[in-house]
Amino acid sequence: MLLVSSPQGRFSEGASVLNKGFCEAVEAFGKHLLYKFQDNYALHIHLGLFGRIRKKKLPLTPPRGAVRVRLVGTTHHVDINGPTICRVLDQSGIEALIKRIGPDVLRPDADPEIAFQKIHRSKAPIGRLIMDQSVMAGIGNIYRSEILWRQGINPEIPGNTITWQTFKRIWDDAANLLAIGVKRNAIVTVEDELVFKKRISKSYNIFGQAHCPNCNGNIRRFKINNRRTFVCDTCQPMQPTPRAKANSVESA
DNA sequence: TTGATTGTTACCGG
DNA sequence: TCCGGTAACAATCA
Repeated sequence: MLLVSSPQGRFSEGASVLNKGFCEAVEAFGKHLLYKFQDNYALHIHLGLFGRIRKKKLPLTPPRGAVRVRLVGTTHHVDINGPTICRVLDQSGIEALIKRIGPDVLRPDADPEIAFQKIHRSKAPIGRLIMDQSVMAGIGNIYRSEILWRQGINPEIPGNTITWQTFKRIWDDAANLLAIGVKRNAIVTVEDELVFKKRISKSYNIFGQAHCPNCNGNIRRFKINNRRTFVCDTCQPMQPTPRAKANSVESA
């Protein structure tokens, strides 16, 4: 596989060849992607809010938009548009990256205890903590509101009042939902949609909604981390009951 | 043309 | 040192 980059954001004759060799593996740590090449070098990609990866069959086609990187294989090529991070890391850079990211809910080697210890020591609201990628990795803004609603947990509850049992419900629900999201290439959090596996681009319970699907009460919207957050104060009380909602996802 | 947005980081003040 | 707020940046679409 040939790795070509275009720092100017325009893929043209000015593009430079960074590396020749086979991409041996692609690995994810939270929202960070590592395309691993020979000699322990990796292309580090973070798509941010707008980044996109497009895989196409050869022959090469003109780049669409501002292509930052093009990976060329024997049958396909991959264009990467608009990543927040786009750089080559050596082994020490890779280790530093992994070290600063919290346990990834999708990785079987992740240790949720590490995330819980950070949450347990923090006065910050749980809604902020579960989206802090250095605490735990994987949850984004939509999943934040959806998971906390599904588990009946108010996002404004301070981390240091969250019990291990409550935290574990968040962790397990996140792991289930994200795994389904990967499989279906869509953010799906509505229980019915999880059961009936029809093709769907998105399905939310309270994110962007006006009324709670459970109690039909008004959904309150506010900001955490300057990001939109949705909460049903009836179904997500500040004092969570041991099991406030029966929502749970069967392992897929 | 403007605004909004599935995200992250640097920087600054409390 | 920690925590929270703000700005900057990314690309695309309505």
